[in-house]
This record gives sequence, C-alpha cells and structure tokens, in this order.
Amino acid sequence: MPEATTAKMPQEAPDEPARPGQIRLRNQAQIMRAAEQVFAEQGYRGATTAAIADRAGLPKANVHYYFGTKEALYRAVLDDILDLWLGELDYITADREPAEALGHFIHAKVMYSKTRPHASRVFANEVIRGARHIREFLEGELRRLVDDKAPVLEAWAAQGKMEPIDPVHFFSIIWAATQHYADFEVQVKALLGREELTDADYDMAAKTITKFVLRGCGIER
Amino acid sequence: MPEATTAKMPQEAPDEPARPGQIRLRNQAQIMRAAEQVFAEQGYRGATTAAIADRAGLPKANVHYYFGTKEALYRAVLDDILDLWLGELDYITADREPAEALGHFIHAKVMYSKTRPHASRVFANEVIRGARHIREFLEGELRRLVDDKAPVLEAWAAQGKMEPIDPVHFFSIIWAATQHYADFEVQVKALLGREELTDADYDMAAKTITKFVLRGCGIER
DNA sequence: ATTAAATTTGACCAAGCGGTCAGCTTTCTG
DNA sequence: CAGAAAGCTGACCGCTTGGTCAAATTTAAT
Repeated sequence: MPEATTAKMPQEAPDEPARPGQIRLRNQAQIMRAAEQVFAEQGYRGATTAAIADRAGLPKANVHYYFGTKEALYRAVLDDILDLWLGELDYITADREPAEALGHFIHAKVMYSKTRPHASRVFANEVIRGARHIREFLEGELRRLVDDKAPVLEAWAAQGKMEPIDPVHFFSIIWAATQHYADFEVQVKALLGREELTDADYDMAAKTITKFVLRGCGIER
Repeated sequence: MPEATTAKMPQEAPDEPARPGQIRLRNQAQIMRAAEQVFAEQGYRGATTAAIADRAGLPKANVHYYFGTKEALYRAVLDDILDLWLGELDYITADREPAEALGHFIHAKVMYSKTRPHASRVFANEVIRGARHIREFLEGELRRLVDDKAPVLEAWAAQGKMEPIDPVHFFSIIWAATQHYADFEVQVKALLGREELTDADYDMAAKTITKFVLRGCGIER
C-alpha cells in the first residue's frame, strides 16, 4: 500500500498508531462507510469529498486529515472490499460434496448482494472502468485463487460428480449472476415491480442460480 | 425524447433538420461514438466534454454546438443503447424451439459484449448508479417486454419443453452472465491470462452459458 | 498540572469543469 | 454570384472541486 503522496499526516507510517486513540478508528470507519456509499452512488469522479464528509457527519478537512487524498480513501475502501471477496471461495474444497459447497457459496454470494450492495457496486464500477486501481489484485491474488480452485473442480470431475468445466467461465457465471442482484438492483426491482427486494426475492435468486449451476455442470439432473 | 434544456441550438426541434447537411449527421455520429467510449471508461461525471471532443477530433465548443449540454449528449448515447437492447428479445417466440431461440439469443448477447463493450458499460454504469436517467425505460418498455415474454415461457412449459420458471430471474441470469464479458472484461482477461479475449473465448462463453441455461430450466439434459 | 501529541475546522487556494458567445468560414440555395 | 443559413472555434466566465494550512481545542502521558 504505497503512500506516494507527500502526506503531512502525523505518524501514519508505523502501521499501528502507537496507542490507539480509538477516536481514530471510529472516525476512519465512519468515513469509510460513508465513502463506500457515495462512491457506489456517484462513481469515483462523481463522489466529492464534501459529500462523503457530509454523510459521515464531519467537516471536509477532517476527511483529508485521516486519509490525505480522495484517491487514498478510495484505495482504502477498495482494499476493504477485496478482503471480503477473497474469503468467499474458502468453502469450496475437494472433500466437500459439490452440490453442498457450491450451494453454500452461491447463497453466501447472494447474501452479500443483499447486505453489502454498496461494496459490490464500488467494485463493479472499478472493474468496468478498467480496474486501474486493482489490476494487480485481479492478475495476482484473484487469479491464483481461481487457479487453486481448478484442481477442486477436476477432482470432482474425476470422481464423476460433475462434468469437466473451464474454471474461469464457471466462476464468471456465478459471480455475474449473484452480483447482478446488487449491481443491477434497480433493474430487478423495476422488472419485479417491487419497491424493495424481499428476503423471498433473494432466496429465489439463490435457488434459481444454484439450480442452473448444478445442472449446468452435470451435478444434478 | 424530451428536450428539457433551454437549448440555443439552431432548429433541432423539427425532428428532421430540414435539408440534412450530412455534415451534421457525420459529426453527431462521430461525437456520439467518442462519447460512448469516454462515458464507458470514466463514468458520467468523470467524462469531460473536452475529453470527448479530443477523442472525436473536434474542439470542445463544437460538441456543445451539436448537443447543447453534456447531459443531453449522455441521454443521446443512452437512447442509442436502449434501442439496441430493445430489439434483442425479438427472437424469443413461442413457435420456436426453446433450445434454438435461447441459444440464438444468448449468442447474440455475447456477441454484443464483444462488438459493443462500451455500450454495455455505459448502461451498466447508469444502472449501478441508480438509473436516474432510464428509470422510465426500465419500469416501462423493458418491463413490458419481459412481461410479454412470460407467456412464451409458459407456453413452452405447458408443452413440456421446459420447466416453469420466473421470467425475471430467468432473464436476469442470462443478462448478467452475457454482459459480464463486456462489463468485467478486464477481470476475465486477468483470470484467463489473456492480453485480449479471442473469438474462441467468446464462443466458449456463449456455449457455457447456453448449456447452463438450457439445463437449468430442464430443456436439455 | 504541565507538556506534548492528536484532533478539529473555517477560511482559503489553484486547477479544472461545463457552458457561452461573438465573430469567422464554409456550405447551401435561388 | 449574392445572400442566408449552417458550421466552426478561440477566448472567456462563474462555479465546483480536491487539497492546504494555521490556529484552536481536546486527549494522552509524565
């Protein structure tokens, strides 16, 4: 996490701010929560530090006191989201039954769309615009993670539990379908004629996606 | 198509600009092509009229001469995209075999991701940020279109050609999976380790999605 | 209590933005 | 070929924006 800018922030370098004035932690969290919302709603360029500060209930200068630049704040928000993304695949292991592992994974993913829609939208916005800030993540950690899951799919296929499938296209479909309910929430709401999506809607989404995926690679029929 | 702004444009109101100086058409098209790219790469707020003008090879004032405001230009780009979207579902009719109709539809959708990625990204960006400009389209035309396809799916189900399915979730999965290859192109490229996606990649995507969808609703097994 | 560190914030920039306009050139029309 | 219409554009403007800063206040350490 390079601190390129000529920041004048009092010690931030030592990673742990010595004695944690919990004020710091509280305000940083408050600002990041507000930033996630505003970035999601307005995009990177559309989000103003003033709007973020307003939503956090703080003066604008305070935001710059803690994060220096808008760019750094954006990075912080993104890093937070990437942490979320990384842990998701853990449940997919060769010793689990594919139907159970994938069902669990898809359900968890849909629930993220429900509980963390802003995170999903910030991520989507970033990737759509070329992923300039997270290219390393995509080509590094995420790719390794997917590569690590390839043997799991192969093992399942070798045991006759599913058909062989390209892991990238496989996860692409799952990610696309699940994140759709966060990123395109307004579209789904418009088509369903809902004011807000209900728990039943998310359940139906998870069930439908799971059915498509399990049947799609020959796990159930 | 409301022309709300207090435009000073020389007659634009009469719909057809009388004698079409083809200059107008050529430049408008040139600007819209550039705008689609810049809006896709930078988002609405991030796109500057100067950047659009640069990419179109024209001075900034010329862009305003033809479109008045940035907002109006954005609307024009969006309207262009929505036209594309609307025609897509035409091929899905009750007298066709579901496998053939859906396969054709999915293939066409994936090809749009390949040939018009910018359009897809502008649309995605708009929806993610709340669809303030196209809410009417989503709740009106698009919803009617989906509602019109519900009987088709029901007819197929009644003939035992597929299982009953909620049309909104059904199309959500298809749209999400197919548009993913435009909107998240950089992610797919990173995971596949490609510099650019090949024709084979798009074919594989269409095939995989089609398989998942057909099996998902019990058309093939 | 005293001092040092951390936090807060109003006021203030310089840069970049969308948009305007007057005057120019090109194209069209009769 | 003359006048009108359409097209073109450099220069400009007011506003917003990210970021700065110095002075004041609060918190923590001895």
